[in-house]
Amino acid sequence: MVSTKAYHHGDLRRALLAAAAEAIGESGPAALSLRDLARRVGVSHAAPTHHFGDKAGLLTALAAQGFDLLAEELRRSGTDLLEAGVGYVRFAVRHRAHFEVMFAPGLYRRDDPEVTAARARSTAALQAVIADHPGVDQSDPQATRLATWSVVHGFVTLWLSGALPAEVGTDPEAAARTVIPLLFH
Amino acid sequence: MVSTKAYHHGDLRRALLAAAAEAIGESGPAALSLRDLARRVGVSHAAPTHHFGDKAGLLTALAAQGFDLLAEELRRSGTDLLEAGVGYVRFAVRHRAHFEVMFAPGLYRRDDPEVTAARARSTAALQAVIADHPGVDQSDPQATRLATWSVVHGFVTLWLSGALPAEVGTDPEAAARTVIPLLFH
DNA sequence: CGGGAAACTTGTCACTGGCAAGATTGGCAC
DNA sequence: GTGCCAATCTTGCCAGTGACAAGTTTCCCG
Repeated sequence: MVSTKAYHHGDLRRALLAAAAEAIGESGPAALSLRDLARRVGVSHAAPTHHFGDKAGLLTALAAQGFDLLAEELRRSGTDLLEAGVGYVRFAVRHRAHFEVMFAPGLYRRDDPEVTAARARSTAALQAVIADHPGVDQSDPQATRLATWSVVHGFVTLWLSGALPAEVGTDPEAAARTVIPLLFH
Repeated sequence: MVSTKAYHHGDLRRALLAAAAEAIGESGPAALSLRDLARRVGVSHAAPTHHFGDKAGLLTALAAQGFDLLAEELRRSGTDLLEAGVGYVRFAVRHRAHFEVMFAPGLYRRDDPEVTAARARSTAALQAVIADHPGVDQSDPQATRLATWSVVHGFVTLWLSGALPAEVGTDPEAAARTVIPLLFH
C-alpha cells in the first residue's frame, strides 16, 4: 500500500478498476457511478476522468482486463474440453462483474484496440482447446467451436440472469458438467 | 390513433412501452431515459410514473411483455426442435430490446408476479417442444432441456453482443441451423 | 535546482429520476 | 342531467450524475 494521504494516489487506475468490479458485483453495471467509485477510493469526483476519459472508457478497460482473465483461466484449465467449459463457467461466476460488462454491448467501446487484442487472446485460447480435443466432430471445426462456446456461454448467462428453475441446483459448475457432455458422444 | 391533443392520452402505457423498445433498440438499455420516452410520446416528464411507478417498473413491464412474445413465437414454431431453436433466435434478433432486458438482472424486478407468470409461460412452451421431440436423449430430460436452451440462448447472446468472429456470417438464423443439430445425432 | 508535464482538485452546467402538489378529465351514482 | 370522486396528466422542485474547464499540487527529468 502506498502512502494513503499522498496527493498522487500512485495506483489509482488499478484501484478504480477494482472498485468498479466490486460496485458492479453489488448493484450491476447499470447502477455504476463514477462519483461513487471516486468516493470508495478516496479521491475527488473528477479524478477518474484523467485515467479513463469517461465512463465508457473505464468499462472498456474493465472489459479488456476481463478478456485477459478469461484467457488465463482457459489456459489454466488445460486441454480437456469439459474442463475448459467448466473453467469458462467458473470465470463467469467468480468474475461476474467483468463477465457482465464484456458481453454487454453499448456499455463500452467494442472496437477499442486493447479490448480487441484481449478478446482475440481469449478466443485463441478457446480455439486451442477445441482443436486439440479428440472425440469431437472435426468435420466442421467452426460449427463445433461455435456450438461449444454457445452451450457454455448460454448456460452461465442463464444462470447469472436467474432465469433457470430451482431444480438445476446451487452449484453452477456441477450443473455445467451434466450439460456440456451432451454435445459429444 | 386517439385525439392527439387530449389531456388523457388514452393509450399511454402501451405507447411508452413501444417507445422504450424503440429507444433501447437505438442506444441500449443503459442509456434509457424516462424523460426521453415522455418527450417521444409527447407527454410531461412525470407521466410515466403514474403507469409504472419508476424506471424499474417500466422495464419490468417490458420484460413481461417480452416473455409473452417469446412464448408466442415458440408456439408458432411448432413441435420441431430445430425450428423452435431458430424461432428463439428469431425472437431475440427481432425483439432485441425486449430480449436484452429480459435477461439483464438488476434492470427490473425479477420477482414481479406478472414477470414470473409470463416467464413460466415461455419456459412451459420451450419444455413442451423438447418433450415431444423424437430422437432426443430422453434419459435425462432436464439436462437435455437445459442444454438445448443453453446452446440457443448462448449463440444468440454472443451474436447480439458482437463477440462472434466475422466468419460466422451475417444471417443469425442460418448460422443457428448449423449449430443446433450438433446436439442431436 | 528549475521547469514542464502528469496527477489530482474545485467549480460549474445540463440532464436525470423521483417526489409533491395542483390541474384536468372521464365516468359512475343518484 | 348533475355532482362528485378517482384516475390521469402537469408543473415545480431536489439531490445525484457525467462531462468539461480551470486551477493546484507533485513528480521527474534535464
